[in-house]
Amino acid sequence: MAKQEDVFKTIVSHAKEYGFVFQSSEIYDGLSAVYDYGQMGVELKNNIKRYWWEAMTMLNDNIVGIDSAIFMHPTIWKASGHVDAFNDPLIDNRDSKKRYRADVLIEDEMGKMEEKINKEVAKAAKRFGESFDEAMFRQTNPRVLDIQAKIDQLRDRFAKAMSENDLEDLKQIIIDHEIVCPISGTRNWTDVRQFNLMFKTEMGSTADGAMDVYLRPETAQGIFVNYLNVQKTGRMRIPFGIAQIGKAFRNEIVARQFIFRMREFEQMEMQFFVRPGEELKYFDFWKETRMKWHKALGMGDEKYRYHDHEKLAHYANAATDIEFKMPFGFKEVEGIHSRTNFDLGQHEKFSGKKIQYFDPELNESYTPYVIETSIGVDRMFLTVMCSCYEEQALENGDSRVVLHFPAALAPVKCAVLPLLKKDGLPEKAREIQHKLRFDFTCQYDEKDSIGKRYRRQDAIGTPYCITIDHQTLEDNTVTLRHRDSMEQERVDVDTLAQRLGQEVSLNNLLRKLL
RNA sequence: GCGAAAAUAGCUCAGUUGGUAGAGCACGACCUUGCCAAGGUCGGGGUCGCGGGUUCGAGCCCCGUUUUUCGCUCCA
Repeated sequence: MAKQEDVFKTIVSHAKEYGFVFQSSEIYDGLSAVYDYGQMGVELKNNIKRYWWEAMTMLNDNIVGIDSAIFMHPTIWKASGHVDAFNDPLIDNRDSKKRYRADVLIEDEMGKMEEKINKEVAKAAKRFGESFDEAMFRQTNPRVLDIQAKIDQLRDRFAKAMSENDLEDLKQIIIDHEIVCPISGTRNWTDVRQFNLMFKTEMGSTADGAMDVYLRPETAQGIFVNYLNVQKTGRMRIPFGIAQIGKAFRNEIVARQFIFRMREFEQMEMQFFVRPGEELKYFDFWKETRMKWHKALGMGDEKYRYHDHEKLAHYANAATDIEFKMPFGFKEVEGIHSRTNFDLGQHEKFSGKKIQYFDPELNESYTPYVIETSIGVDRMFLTVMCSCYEEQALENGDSRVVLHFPAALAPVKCAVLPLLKKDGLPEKAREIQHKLRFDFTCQYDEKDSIGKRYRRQDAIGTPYCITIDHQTLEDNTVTLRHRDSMEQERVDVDTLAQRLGQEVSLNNLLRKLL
């Protein structure tokens, strides 16, 4: 395991060294859990997105794409449950290092105080032969009355602090009532903090009373609120899907493991709308279809597995993850959820608009059920980096670092290299490069020895190197060097573009999906 | 968020009891070579993460802070 973590570190520094991923704001000491994609990274990421987008929208008659805004009406997040679900005041005990919900601690304390009263009252009831309620009603024991007064006071203060979101007073309550950690038994508390997973900002001039808006924590809601628009204008018939790629933002308490968990990240989501009762059939269909998409990349079938959820979210009636074997263990890359009609139903309720589909075959209207496939672009990027990275020992005792990207995903498809920096070879190489650049991302390099240049291309995963030598000037052929095998072959310049086109085309991947 | 460790050139690191900031690789120019990280000459590049403090003097000692890593914790 320690060894695998070293591998991960090596991959992270390789990613930086060759312009795949940089830390955000690095010259200002960086910004925690935010990363930028560099000149190589953006190409790889775009290719991953294109593979997904075309697999969804081009290979399926009944899936169309949209691109919704990051800002949305704040009520959407009330409807989706995001506002309420993540508003808990949290407090840590420094000794036990356990985290608690501050409101729960205080409620427990009130419960304990009530128990004390109940004990006293029960004792009195027994002594006077009364029922518990009678004893409670007639209670004059000053000790009991004192506790009761304290409870009432605490309840008021607690309710006020909660409604006013007064985190300082919540902590003060815990201090005043000498509430201890159930584990360590100490009162060594941190401040109370509120963790709302959503980033909040203001829209409009503050003078006019600005509206609180959130950066979306998922792209899904942008699809749900556009369901009617797309269904009507696209004359979509159920079952059909809407796909979207876009940024989402979550204010994670702990964000780590490089680009695996970031505060700003990108999702590729497809919501598939189906007839009620048919959702599990389509859940199984998409579970299988999505796994096929991953495996078509040829990075090793054994690196993938399903993880079925046993505990389901409030909106789901089936859920599974596709996990990928990262150097730090199997991790979720994609989630497939049967979301029922929860989201559309909530938006009907909160917007007051009818979000229904008239099914001509059934001759009835219903709120469609939804199967969601949701994949993290950045996590997908990481799986590709991790599974393609190899430090390879060569026969001659040397070693090289190769990124074995599927050719269609490679940031640079080919490098054009004059064997010598003289005798007209650079000019001929430029000529060839200018022809290829219309169809392929293409690098030109004449610096250093040819071997060194091959290694440089290996390190960024370029599948093909084209070397121009003296023979090229005579018979118009070049050396085509293959990244993985390091083998070379002689190819006519006129057939080069066609040949490369076959090898690096995204269609090679897409065809495997049908 | 808690705890621990780390931060010196693009990268990997050295830097003595506190006394003028270094190496290898990489990078740039030129020469030489010519199909898998060759050689030579010259050159550019560092307010030692940042802010305080102690000291005649701090890369080194002390405090704070930021970032990263690891372990907890958290993760519709």
